[in-house]
Amino acid sequence: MSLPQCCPAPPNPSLDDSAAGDLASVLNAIADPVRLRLISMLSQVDERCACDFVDSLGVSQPTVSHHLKVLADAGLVSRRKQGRWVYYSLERAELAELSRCLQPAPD
Amino acid sequence: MSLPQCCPAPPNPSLDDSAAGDLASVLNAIADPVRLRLISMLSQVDERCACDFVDSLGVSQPTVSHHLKVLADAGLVSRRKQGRWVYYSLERAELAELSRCLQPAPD
DNA sequence: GCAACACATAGACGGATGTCGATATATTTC
DNA sequence: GAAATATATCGACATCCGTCTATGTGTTGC
Repeated sequence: MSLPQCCPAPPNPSLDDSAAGDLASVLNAIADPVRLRLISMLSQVDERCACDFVDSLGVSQPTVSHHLKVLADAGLVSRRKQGRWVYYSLERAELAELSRCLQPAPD
Repeated sequence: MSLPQCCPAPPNPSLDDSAAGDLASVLNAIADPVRLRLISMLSQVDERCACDFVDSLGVSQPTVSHHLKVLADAGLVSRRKQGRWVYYSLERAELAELSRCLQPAPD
C-alpha cells in the first residue's frame, strides 16, 4: 500500500546546474539599480565615456568604474579607449539574447 | 577657453532611480541558479507541488521553501494550497513582461 | 487524539556584494 | 618634466544572501 501522491510524475529539470549558473551570472550583472541605469543610458546612444556617468548617477567614480567592469565581464558592454577617455557601448545582441532566455514557452 | 570634452551632450537617465530599483528587485529574484531551475521546471507543466523540487534540486526543504517564497514575493509564481500540499505555478505573463523590459531598442 | 506528513519560519553562519576614500596608472598639455 | 585629467585598483567596511538545523503550523489517516 502506498501513500497518496501529490504529482503524477517526477519533475525533470530542463536546465542543468551548469547552465543555470551561467545564466544566473549574467542576470546578476544586470540585477542592480546602478547597472540598470547605466544600461538605460547606454541604450540611448552609440557610446558614452565613463566620466559622464559619475555626474548622472550620484555615486563615486570608483563605484561607477566597478559597475562598468561587472557589465563588461558579463559581456553586456564593451570598452574602447581613446586618449584619456574610455568609451563604453552596449552589446545589444547579448542583451537581446538574455531577453529571449527569459521568454516562457507558450501555455 | 575650455578643456576638450569627451561627449557632446550630457547624459539623461531614462530610467529613474525608483523604476531601476523595482526592476532590479525582480531581476534579483531570478538571478539565482536554484530559482532558475525552479522556473525551468515550472515552465514545463501547469503546476507542481513543492515536495517534488526537494528531490530534484539537491538542496534542503527549507531552502526550497525560501526560494519559492522569493519567487512568489516577486510575483513570478503563485501558490495554491490543497490539503497537505502546496502547488506552485509559473506566472508566465510576468516573466514575459520581464523579458520585454530587457529588449534593447533597435540600433 | 495521536502519529506521520508537507510546508513555513526562525536563527545562525560563512561568503558575496556595494560603497567609499586613498592611491596607482596612463594620457594630455604646458 | 611637471601638473592636470580620466580611469582603474586596493583595502576596508557594512550589509545582504544562500544555506543549514531546529522548530512551528496545519493536514491527513488510523
